[in-house]
Amino acid sequence: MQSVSGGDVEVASRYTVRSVARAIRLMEIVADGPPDGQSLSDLARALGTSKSTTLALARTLATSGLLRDTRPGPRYTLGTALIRLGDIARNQLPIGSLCRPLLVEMADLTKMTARVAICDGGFPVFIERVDGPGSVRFHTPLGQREVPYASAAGKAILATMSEAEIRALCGQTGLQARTAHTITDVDSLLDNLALARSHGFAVDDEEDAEGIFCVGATFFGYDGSCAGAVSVTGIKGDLPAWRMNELGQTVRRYADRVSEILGGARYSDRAQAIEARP
Amino acid sequence: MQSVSGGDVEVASRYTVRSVARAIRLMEIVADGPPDGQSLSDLARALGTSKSTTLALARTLATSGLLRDTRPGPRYTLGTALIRLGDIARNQLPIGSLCRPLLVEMADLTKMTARVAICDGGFPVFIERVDGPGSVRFHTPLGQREVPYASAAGKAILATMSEAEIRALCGQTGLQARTAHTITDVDSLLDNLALARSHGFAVDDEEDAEGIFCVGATFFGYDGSCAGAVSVTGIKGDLPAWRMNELGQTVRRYADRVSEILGGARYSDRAQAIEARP
DNA sequence: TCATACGTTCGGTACAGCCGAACATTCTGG
DNA sequence: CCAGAATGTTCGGCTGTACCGAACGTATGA
Repeated sequence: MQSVSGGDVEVASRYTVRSVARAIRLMEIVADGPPDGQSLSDLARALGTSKSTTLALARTLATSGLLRDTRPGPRYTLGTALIRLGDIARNQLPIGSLCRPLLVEMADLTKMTARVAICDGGFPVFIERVDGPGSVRFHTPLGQREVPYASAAGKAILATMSEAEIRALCGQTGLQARTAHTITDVDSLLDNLALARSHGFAVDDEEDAEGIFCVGATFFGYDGSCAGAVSVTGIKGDLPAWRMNELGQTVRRYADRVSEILGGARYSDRAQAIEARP
Repeated sequence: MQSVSGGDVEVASRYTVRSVARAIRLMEIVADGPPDGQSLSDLARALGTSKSTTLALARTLATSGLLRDTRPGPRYTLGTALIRLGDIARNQLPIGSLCRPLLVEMADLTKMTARVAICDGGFPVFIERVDGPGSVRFHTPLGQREVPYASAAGKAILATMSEAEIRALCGQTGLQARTAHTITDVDSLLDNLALARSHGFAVDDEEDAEGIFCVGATFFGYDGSCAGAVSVTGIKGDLPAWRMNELGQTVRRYADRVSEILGGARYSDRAQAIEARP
């Protein structure tokens, strides 16, 4: 039962259901595959099961609309039921529904793509995106754990953590270079984060993708913990450097408004505690 | 194997996988439940399975991020993996990714909420939504089959069909009154659709929700069939009546641009064929 | 304090899921 | 136009797993 990717695939603990796990893997395979779909045989190969089994799984998913049988044509793509579930999932995350109006405002004001991420164990997971006018040139997937060290939202979140926590997290993930500008050295990253702390916002200066920059700022939940971050994304050349600070303040202000809605403290009130970190 | 809701639940054809079908139902139950989640016992009751079985299913879904275990608290909500899958699903629908820039433009220009629906057997399924500035006051779910007769997108789609087809579809669904303005009589609906045909766009005048109006127009695929519709949604009082026609033309124009992108004919070129319907 | 709810673990068994083989069906290239 | 390969589909039968119920541990409220 080996897999191409050599992962931990098929970890059949007693307390999980194998066929369901397989069905989920099937959806992931379809999701990661080409946008125009894959044939049943392809799926069977990728999943490592017989065609008949794969067919049964795919059929079951398709009758609920989770998969879409685009016949004729390559075959299976993700179905519209997932659009529904994803939409509801975003509304079930309290932050998602609360933030949308603010994101719209922010995207409109800055003419950039505005996003919110929640903090998932130190990793940013973007859960909502609002494109600004003319700014739909990015590939900004939702719902994925992103790397913390190479995005504005991620670095804003990191900046609220202690040095020890930051080192631990970076130890886990490593600091992969994604562009020539990515910070790949922990000490440089810590310096960068100190700067972010003092400014109240973090900047990703082409560190995740060439030619793209982001500005992000954190917000806090009612319990005082870092709940997530808002950020805007744009093309480097579109913004003169001297406006960067102004943009940062804007993003900072929106993050504070999110904090207020969540019942958390504004950044400036938390600044002392955060600055005082070792 | 009876179920509380007495539906067609558990239609165990030989060629589908029972546990997977149950897991999907479980997600639907969580989706339709309260936004702050449900307990395991609740889910077991709703699903009609034992707690241990339900736990195994929920665990399997949770380890993949499809469900989220919000402990402490009521318990299960939909997970962020569904946000990811939903996002990818929208991109795998060719129309979704193609339309987003146009929707952003349309929302920005009209200051209203812009949406695209694909045509799924005569029913509109909204797959993308872009809120305009200040227009985030609506509850506009994505990914669901909506009723065709009480929405602008739905009526725009209906308007491309023959009288016989329309009557058949309305026979299936019936014409439920959703507000005092809903058209509940087939002949009135046909008159209304004739009007829409001649204008090139359809209007929902508080027929789906009190105080809300929509304007929608269809676009066509490369094969000449109706592929879906774009629409904008706003508050009735915000728009003076005399600007309705102008707004309709705007929406019509955007729909034509979608047609062009899809390689389909513009509405005006299809008008003859559509007008000539019995 | 007890009582009731909840979540979790575990054994045993019926049956559902799985595979492989065999059958249609469509595609490919000679 | 036909051979050959690849695809999607059906079916029989064995295996093993998904399921239930019972028992346990734990939180909540009277």
